[in-house]
Amino acid sequence: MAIQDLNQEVLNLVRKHYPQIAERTLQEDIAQVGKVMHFRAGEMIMDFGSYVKIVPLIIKGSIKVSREDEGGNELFLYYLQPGETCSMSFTCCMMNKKSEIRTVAEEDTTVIGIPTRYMDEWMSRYPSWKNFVMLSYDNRMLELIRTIDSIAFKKMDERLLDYLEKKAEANNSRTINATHQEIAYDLNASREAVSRLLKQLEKEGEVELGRNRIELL
Amino acid sequence: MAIQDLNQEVLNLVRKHYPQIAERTLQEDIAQVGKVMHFRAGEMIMDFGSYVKIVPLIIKGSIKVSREDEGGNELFLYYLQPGETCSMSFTCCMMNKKSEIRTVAEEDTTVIGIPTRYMDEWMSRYPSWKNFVMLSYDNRMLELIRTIDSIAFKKMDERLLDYLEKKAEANNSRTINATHQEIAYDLNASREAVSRLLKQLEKEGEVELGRNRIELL
DNA sequence: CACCCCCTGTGACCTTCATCACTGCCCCTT
DNA sequence: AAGGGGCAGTGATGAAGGTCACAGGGGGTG
Repeated sequence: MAIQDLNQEVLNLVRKHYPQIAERTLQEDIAQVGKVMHFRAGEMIMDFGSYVKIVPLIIKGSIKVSREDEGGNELFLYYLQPGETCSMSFTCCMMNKKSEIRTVAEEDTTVIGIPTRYMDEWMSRYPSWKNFVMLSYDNRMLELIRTIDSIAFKKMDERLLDYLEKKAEANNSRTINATHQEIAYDLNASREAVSRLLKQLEKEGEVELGRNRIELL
Repeated sequence: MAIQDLNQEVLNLVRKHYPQIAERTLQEDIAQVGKVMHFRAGEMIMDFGSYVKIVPLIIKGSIKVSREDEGGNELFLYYLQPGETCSMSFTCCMMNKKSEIRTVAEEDTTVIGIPTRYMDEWMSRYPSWKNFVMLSYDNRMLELIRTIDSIAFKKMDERLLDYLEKKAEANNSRTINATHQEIAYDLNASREAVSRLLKQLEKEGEVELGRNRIELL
């Protein structure tokens, strides 16, 4: 595929999925330096502790963002969807810091990867890029606060239901394919607790359970 | 006090406490529109659900930032110290949204209040303002993630110690003046649990307890 | 001084959830 | 068809921490 074709592809994707990126010259800059990248469902995009080299503009699919502490405890934070980007990338790259989070493709996912060195310049030059970045930060902060609410104030049954709803939304399907153990990791809970709570939800008619499968009703 | 004197006061404060705000014209802009504001220890600066009208540059003292959910559950998030600002303000104001947090003066506190309408323009015009804002966001995100770590992965005794350390730092004193009930609110715990854990810490020689007073050893 | 309010200490009990141990079953492989 | 590995269900037990009840003490106020 020739360079011009690739540029045109990126240009079209940006125009279609990021209408808020308004300046034509910015769109063209993105088409110049952005690369279309594909990740398979389950593929790790960036691990905790690694250095950030690109900022992803998500085009298709969804990305799961998790936190892991030194002891190996894991906790799901939020999903990134098409039209969104990873705020953690911005200053991670601006300051050349290690990532504090882990990102994994939830479905087969397509992103436009932008080398981090352009971020700063575009912030000053393009108002719509500045707004985009600021809005991203704000949305992520809000999402983190919602996560805190959930952990601090809610009990496991409610957290589990919230989690299932979000996962269903991220996968565009009321059927969730996951083992109880995987869910337990994401909620930082025990597998047995998740099993029991799911059973309870099934009795209440909220879900239907199968092997590797949860149906939201 | 004449206008010129006030401007000069703000100018001096900015230069002294915010060396990273480098552009002389930006310093002067801040001096033009910024107002020195004082808050007494314990005074509420902004409540949950109110609209944000100013962005505060903290000069002296410290500000406690908390979250409260619909049910009235409360949770301490972090302290803002001199040289810092409230990231939540930026887009709250840019989008005219209600505040998601509550801020209370921890000590007697002085800030420079900047009307929110200047934020956006300065972001584009002054690189050091843009960097300042981005760094603030990044620091706050990190602080929120640390808070999540704490709630999700740690037990109450460790959270309590962390809390006491932060409170001591915010007050520049190893002696903390607070009731067990107040601490319990901040940790979203019960007063009895806090009392028992403090007693335990006293037995271990970590603290010394008095009425309305905790001495960190 | 006497009173009273607020703060602290402590026991008893309960809920939530982690942990351990084991069973059974689905489904894949050989 | 037989075996086996991964997944789900379930009981027993215990730790952390919430809730309730109440006792005691310090310090300010009338």
